[in-house]
Amino acid sequence: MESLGRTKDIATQIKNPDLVKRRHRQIVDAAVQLFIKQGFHKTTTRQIAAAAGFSIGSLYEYITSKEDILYLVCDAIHAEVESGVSAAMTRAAGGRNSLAEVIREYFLVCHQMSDHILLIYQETQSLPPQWRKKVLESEVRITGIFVEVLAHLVSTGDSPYLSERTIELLAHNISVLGHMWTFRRWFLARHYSIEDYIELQTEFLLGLSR
Amino acid sequence: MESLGRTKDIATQIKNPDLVKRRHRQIVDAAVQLFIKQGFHKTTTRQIAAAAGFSIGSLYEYITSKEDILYLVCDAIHAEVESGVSAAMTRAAGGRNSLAEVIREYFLVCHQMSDHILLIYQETQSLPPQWRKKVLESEVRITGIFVEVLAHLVSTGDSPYLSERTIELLAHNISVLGHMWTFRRWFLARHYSIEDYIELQTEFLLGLSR
DNA sequence: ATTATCTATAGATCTATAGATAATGC
DNA sequence: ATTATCTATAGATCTATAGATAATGC
Repeated sequence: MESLGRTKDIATQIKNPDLVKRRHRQIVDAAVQLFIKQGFHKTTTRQIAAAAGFSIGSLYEYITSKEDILYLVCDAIHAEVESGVSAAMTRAAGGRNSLAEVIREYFLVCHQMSDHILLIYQETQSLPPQWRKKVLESEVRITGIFVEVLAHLVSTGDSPYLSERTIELLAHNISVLGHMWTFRRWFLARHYSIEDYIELQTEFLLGLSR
Repeated sequence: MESLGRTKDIATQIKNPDLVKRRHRQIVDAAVQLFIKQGFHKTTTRQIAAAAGFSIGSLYEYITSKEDILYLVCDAIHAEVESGVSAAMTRAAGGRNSLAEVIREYFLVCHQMSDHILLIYQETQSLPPQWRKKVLESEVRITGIFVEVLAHLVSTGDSPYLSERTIELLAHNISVLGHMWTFRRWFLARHYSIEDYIELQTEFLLGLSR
């Protein structure tokens, strides 16, 4: 996973902003792996510092609490999902099959980032309120992309009329059925390949919109 | 929430099985509240003992590790969901609308047990492997109820033919869209009441099966 | 005698910081 | 001089158990 950490709002003692950005990226890259393997609470700040390649003292120059690290990690994961889906959307924009294409790309992103998405489901509640809020907003922003695609289809007549609330809910369903592959994969992968899964769920999701 | 703890497999020093059952129930009832409020890791065994009404020493006569408590809690939650859905199924059995009825009852159970279901999503990975496996099996068992309902509809001709794998996936979708109400409620409840949600999702889920 | 419960604490961490040291730029 | 990094540790927990005490039944 490429780390697209949009370093922001995290208090630090260090003056050089580029250095902060670089170190934050190191912290995220180290912490993601450890959190996936051990969970947030069982991972120690020392382990993170060691994996990132500097001392515990230095670590605390770039963050003020362990929860800061969790926020950096969640934010980086959402940034990557969002950029993947946005790219897919501009590529697919317009075509009659754009919905199916966007779903496909999104599900593939979920497939590749299974562990990361699972981590967000598990640890979001460990964030302090103000950051939990930001992480949940990212979730809404990603869902918003699907709202746009659906609204466009309806406006061009490529899909029959759907009310705003139906579109909204459908967009949430797309989001969550992508996530479902990550948190039920231990079961689903016994019966379906990711390609099977995409095909069946697309059929299902397109039921209402055509 | 009534605690239907099916006390089992937890090693204990105490001889009297009824006492063990009663104490386990006390432990579960105390721990559920604390875990929901603070999360598993931030809750201490002392808090659980105090809330259950006995000492930390006694607590450890009835369990061998803190993870035992988490397992008892997850198991009790699944037992309650399962019994709710089973009841709904026998009640609705047969009728042409049985699927809609079962979905409705299930979604209402999810609505009532939002916090509990959320807890399972967050903490299942904190369980030792053998118990995580049991908790995941409960998830499959609950999904299996929906498989039965769907298979029955197809067999009586009340629904057009659906392949076994389509039925299986549909059943998972029902499970997860119920859960979605719990983990996106912070957003969804702004736009939809639980009744709106049930109505729209039922329409959506019945798309393929009629 | 046996079973259940309690108090007190061993032993093991873990986060976060203070203060010392090294590196960089004027 | 200023900025970045490191070592060492304060201070605060937390799980799990050992050993003492109370309650129950023969």
